[in-house]
Amino acid sequence: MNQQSHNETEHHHLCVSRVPLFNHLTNEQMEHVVGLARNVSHPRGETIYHQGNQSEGLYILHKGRIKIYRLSENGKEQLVRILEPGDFTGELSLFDSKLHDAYAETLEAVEICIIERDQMQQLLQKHPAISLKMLEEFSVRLAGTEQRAARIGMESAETRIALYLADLAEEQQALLIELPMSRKDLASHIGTTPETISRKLSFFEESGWIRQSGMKIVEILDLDALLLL
Amino acid sequence: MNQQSHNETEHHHLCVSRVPLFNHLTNEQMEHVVGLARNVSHPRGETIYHQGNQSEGLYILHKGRIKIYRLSENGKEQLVRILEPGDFTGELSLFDSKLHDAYAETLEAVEICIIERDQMQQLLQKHPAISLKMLEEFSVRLAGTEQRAARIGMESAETRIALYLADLAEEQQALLIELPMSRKDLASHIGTTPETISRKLSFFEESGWIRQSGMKIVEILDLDALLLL
DNA sequence: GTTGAAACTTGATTAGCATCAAGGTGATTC
DNA sequence: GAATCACCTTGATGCTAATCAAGTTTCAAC
Repeated sequence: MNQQSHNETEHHHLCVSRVPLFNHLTNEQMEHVVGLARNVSHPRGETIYHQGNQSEGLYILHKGRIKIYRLSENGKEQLVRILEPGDFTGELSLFDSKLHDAYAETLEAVEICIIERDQMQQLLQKHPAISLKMLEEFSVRLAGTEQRAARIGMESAETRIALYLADLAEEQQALLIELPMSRKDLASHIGTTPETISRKLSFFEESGWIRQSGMKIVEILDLDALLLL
Repeated sequence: MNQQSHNETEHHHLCVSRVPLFNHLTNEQMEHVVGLARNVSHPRGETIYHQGNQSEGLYILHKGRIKIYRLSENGKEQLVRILEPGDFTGELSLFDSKLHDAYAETLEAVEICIIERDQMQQLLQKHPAISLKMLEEFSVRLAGTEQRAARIGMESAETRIALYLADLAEEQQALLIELPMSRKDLASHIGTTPETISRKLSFFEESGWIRQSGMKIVEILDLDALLLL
């Protein structure tokens, strides 16, 4: 499964030079980090780690996309987030339990680097700037997750879907947006079902607030209407 | 509102020496941190900061309890967490937007210390150990929030309440547990209403799985039954 | 202690949405 | 390019839990 590719050394560099966590370091420091990283590729649709697994360390993505999801007590899947190139994961088990608290599955063929727990801990000790970057990343993620929890708990499915579209528009700085995931994944992310997403999007379209093209493209025609649901 | 009490210098020490974030420092280092902290007290039922406010820095609680809550888009309140002595808050605005993304309201008379944003940033630069502690705290909190979001989205209200009781039992290492908040706050925390909490707890009691004494005390009689909802 | 205001409980009603089911569309694989 | 599979849409039904309302208990302040 894990196709090690130690021959392609240049890939190691991408994991460091392209990634916000490290790209502020001096060349010398980057070289050191590069030396610690182990390169791994995975084909599409593969599970990189399982909930409950021992963590291998910090996973840094530099090509492809990965979805992180949890299994709830009764076995239902919830999508936590999607990693884009430059993002990292596995951080919780760096500090906390050593055990992964979620699943990571590739959405496309991916290339990642892994830095082992102990070595990452040393890096954080030596380079406070890395810690600060990571704290920043955590604080953004925490704020986002808290907001998501609040929305799932307090808003109707309809409103959640509308707000999700609005968020995407803001993120992509456009009114013609591309949904980054399937209905199924989106449903599990915002706490509803694929059927409800389908219906509500149809309803938004009938109301003249959006226009759907294909399955992933949505054009927002009346953002205000969506926001006052 | 902010009753400054610069005369009670000994309180500053408690904010540092008692708090996990700092209690691993040498005496000398602690003295330095103490010098940066500003002491503030608030009576019960007061709002320490508002969503959207400029952040004053990091707030460290050393006496009393504080609830952190958000207001969702349509104005409903969701309780994010409750701070106990030794906990800190305001950290998101340290790194992210400088603006608070939640409200902080005292549940009892509290005493807190505030360390300003810039000085806290310097501390984190100088003492990687503090950063690591904070990263650890963040990772625990992030995992907890993700789990909460997943539960609210995927489990029934009944299951959520049962799981909450189980979590409390684990946390308090006892089957005779004390609910740390009102029905209203609990409801907003787990994404339901006070009425539903009332009904479900009654149902659990009728089923012989718990026993309620007063409004805050719950004795768990059959944990397994609760967990297989 | 008394009083007033929250907080809580219980009941009746209803709306929103999950679920189940079946048919259609699109995409990946050989 | 055909076949297969997963994904998506639309419909019918039922249930969970929100809402509204009225009565009760608890708590806090004076």
